[in-house]
Amino acid sequence: MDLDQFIAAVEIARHPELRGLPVVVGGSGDPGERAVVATASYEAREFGVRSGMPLRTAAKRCPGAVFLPADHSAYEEVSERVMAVLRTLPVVVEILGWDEAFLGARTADPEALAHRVRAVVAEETGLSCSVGIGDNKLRAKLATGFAKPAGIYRLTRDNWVEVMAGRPPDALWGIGPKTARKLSEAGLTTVARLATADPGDLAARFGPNLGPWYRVLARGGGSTTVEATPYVPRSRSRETTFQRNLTEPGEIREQVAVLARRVARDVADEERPAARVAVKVRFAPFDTRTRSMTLATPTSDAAELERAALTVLGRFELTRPVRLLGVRAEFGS
DNA sequence: TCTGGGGTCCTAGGACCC
DNA sequence: TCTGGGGTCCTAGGACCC
Repeated sequence: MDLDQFIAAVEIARHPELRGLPVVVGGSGDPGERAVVATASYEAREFGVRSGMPLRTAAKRCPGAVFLPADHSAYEEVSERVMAVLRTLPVVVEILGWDEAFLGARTADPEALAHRVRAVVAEETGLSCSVGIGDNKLRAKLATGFAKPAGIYRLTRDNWVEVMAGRPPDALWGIGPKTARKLSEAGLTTVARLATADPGDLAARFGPNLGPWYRVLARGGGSTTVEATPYVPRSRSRETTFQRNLTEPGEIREQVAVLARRVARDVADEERPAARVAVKVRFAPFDTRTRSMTLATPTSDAAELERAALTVLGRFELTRPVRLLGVRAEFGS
C-alpha cells in the first residue's frame, strides 16, 4: 500500500482551497532558500516538478505553484492513523515509511482485499492510496508503482517477464542510476539481460554479495516474509544545511555541539546507549566527508556525546567554507 | 541559482589476533 | 631470510531508498 502524493494530500486535506492547484511542499516554504521539494501535487508534476529538486528550480518550472513548508509532525500523525486503520484488516502490517507498508496476507482473491484496503483507507482518513499485489515483496513493491495513482496492479511470476523483461535495470527496487550506468557499460541494459548475466562477472564488478543479488532481483526474486515486529533503529542523526556557508571554526564547533545535543536527546529516547559517533561535513560547493569513532564505552550521556562529536570534528581540516554539518550516533549490535 | 534530511546496507583496506 | 590462513573490528566511502 502506498499513499498517493502523501504529503501534498495531507496539505490539501487541511487547506481544501488548494485542491486542483499545483502545490509544492518543502523546506520552510520559501522557494528562494537552500532546500528541495519533499512532494509535489500531481498538478505541479505536470510542470516537471519532482521530489528532490531544488525549490528554486521548482519555482522556475512552475511559478504559479503554492509553496508550503514541510510539517513533519503533521505527516507523522496522519501516517500513524493510516497504519492503525490497516491493522484493523486481516493482514500483517510492515511499515516501510510514512506513506508505505507491506501487507502480508494469504487470499484467493487479492484484488478484493486490495479494493477493501483502498476503501477503508479512504473512508477512515480521506486519503487515496494505491495497492500492488505480488507473490513476494519485490513484486508487490514494483506493482504499487504500476498501480499509481489510485489503482491496483498485480505482478507475479506469471507476468514478470512480460511486464519487466524489456525495462531498464533501474526499474528494479535497489538498482539506482549509478548501478544502472555500470550495468549498461557491461552491456546489461535490460532486466532480461541482467537476469541471465554471469554471476561471477557480476560479483567481480559489484562485489560478492551485491553482484549476484542483482541477478536475483532481475528474476523477480525476493523475500516473502512480512514482519510486524517493531522497527529497531540502528542509528539516529541530525544534520543541517546552512543558508549561508560557515567559515568561522568557532561557529562550526558550536553548531556541531548543537547537533550533538539534539542527537543525544534522540538517543536518550531510544533508551539504548550509542556505541559510535560520526560527524559529517559538507564543504562548499558540495564535497562531503565523514569521520567517526567508536566510543570506549557506549553511552547516552549528552555531555559525553557532545565531547565525542567535537573530538571527531577536530580531525577535519576546516579551511574551506562549510555548507552542511551532521552528527550521527550508532547503536551497538 | 545547484543539489534536504533521515535512514540502511555493502565494500574494501588496514590493524590486530590466533 | 621470508613469511599462511582465517577471523574480527575499525573506518571511510558509496549507493540506494523514502
